[in-house]
Amino acid sequence: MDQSQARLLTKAAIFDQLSAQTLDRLAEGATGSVFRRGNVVFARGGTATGMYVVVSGNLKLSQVTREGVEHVMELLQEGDSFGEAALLTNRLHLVTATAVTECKLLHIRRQTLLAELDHDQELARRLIGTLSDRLYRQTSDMENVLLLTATGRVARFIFRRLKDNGSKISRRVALPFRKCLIASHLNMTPEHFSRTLRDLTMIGLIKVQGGMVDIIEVDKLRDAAGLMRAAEFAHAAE
Amino acid sequence: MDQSQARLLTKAAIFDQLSAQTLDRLAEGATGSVFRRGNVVFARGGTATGMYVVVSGNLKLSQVTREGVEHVMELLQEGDSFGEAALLTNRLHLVTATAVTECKLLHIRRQTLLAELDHDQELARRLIGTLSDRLYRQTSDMENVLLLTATGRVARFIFRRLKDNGSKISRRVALPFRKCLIASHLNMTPEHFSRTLRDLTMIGLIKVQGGMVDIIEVDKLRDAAGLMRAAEFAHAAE
DNA sequence: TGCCTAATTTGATATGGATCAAAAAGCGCG
DNA sequence: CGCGCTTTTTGATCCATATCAAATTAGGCA
Repeated sequence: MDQSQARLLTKAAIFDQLSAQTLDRLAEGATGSVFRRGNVVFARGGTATGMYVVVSGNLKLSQVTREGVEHVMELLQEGDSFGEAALLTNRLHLVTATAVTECKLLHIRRQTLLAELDHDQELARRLIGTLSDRLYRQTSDMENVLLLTATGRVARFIFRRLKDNGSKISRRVALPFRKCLIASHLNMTPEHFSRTLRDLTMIGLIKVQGGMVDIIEVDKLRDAAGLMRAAEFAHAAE
Repeated sequence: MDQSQARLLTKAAIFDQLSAQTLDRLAEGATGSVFRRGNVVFARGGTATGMYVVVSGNLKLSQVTREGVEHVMELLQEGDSFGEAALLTNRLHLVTATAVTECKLLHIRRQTLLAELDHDQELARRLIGTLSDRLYRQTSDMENVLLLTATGRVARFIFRRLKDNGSKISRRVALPFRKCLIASHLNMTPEHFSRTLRDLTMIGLIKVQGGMVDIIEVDKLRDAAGLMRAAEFAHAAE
């Protein structure tokens, strides 16, 4: 069982390509578990007991106001990891993690991770890299929410998917989550998201069929996303 | 010179209490410099050459849309450090760092930091801690912007200042930056910020004199800030 | 000390996006 | 393959906050 868990760990970028010994030791302190749609993995305000790796399925990290308005901070897929920040600062969870489809997770206990961190320099470097990445990405998310209009956020979301897929050929991307989740993540209502998609279709930038989006005018979409051209700002488009 | 620089480094939480040797080696790869109000330390899109420690003065980290709208992501004071994320992910700066008052900075070269990271386990741990902290705080900022109304954001801003000062006695806090900078950081126009401050004054929660704010009704202010009580959620109020 | 410019406040108006209500489309499942 | 629940779309209205314009106040410095 540990054997296979060690292999599962490498799904996450953070643990990929670490030494077999390190992986084994981490796997020993890891527990696999399954959550069904709607199950809460941890809740805002709870103590952080460890970090998680998504083996399969989708989850959301979200916050809810006292009035009951929910905002999806992050949408997670296979290979993502989460829960590190609260773990390492030894503070309470700021977000609630909920399964949005059935999903399998690995939980790595706080102690296991901290101990291993002292053993393995490379793991420390990896963790530093992961945290920096997340910070960088979150800054970029912040930028989206604050500086772009709703249309821009939607356009950018679609555009990013196109790049992530590495599909230089295909101009079709799949929306990886239910639309209302994406809407919340983009800080807008489902209604507004729907209308925005319709508007982008009407001006001929995209075509939508269910959860599939065909990009008709890549350049114009990039424009709508407010992204600078490669020449201006090579990497930052992310 | 290096001697004094090593001492200056300890201003930053991230370097505080490290071994003298580590500090000396870091100081060797560090350069002090002075910026006048309005000077740009680094610009969005630029390559990250190292990280910075604020020895004195104030700076802002901001982003600007193509239309020229600026948003202040972060306001920095003595003892803060910045520039780590882009440095460690080896990507381009997402934000522009600008001096808002005359300020003294220490710049630690990329190579120096990376090399020292391999030497000193404790530094690695510290860096992990700092990054996690920043991530945690940024999540909290995100929450402010997304979940709170303008009044709530202002109330929370004032409330945080009160706690940071550790002033259990005094109910007076100083706004540490120009109001228009704070407004932008809270994602609102200067006009709206001004009106909000006036509204909070009118309902008797605070009193404003220039850059000074007296808090009249602490509990009601906390309420307006949308913060949960200690019993409900101890640490997360931050 | 008083001038000049930058910062803040006040007032009037405009708007992006939210909200509420209801119809239409998907979809799991017996 | 059709029933019932969930998700998405469409339509009508409303509100928080932005924008524009102008008056007032504060600060740096000659």
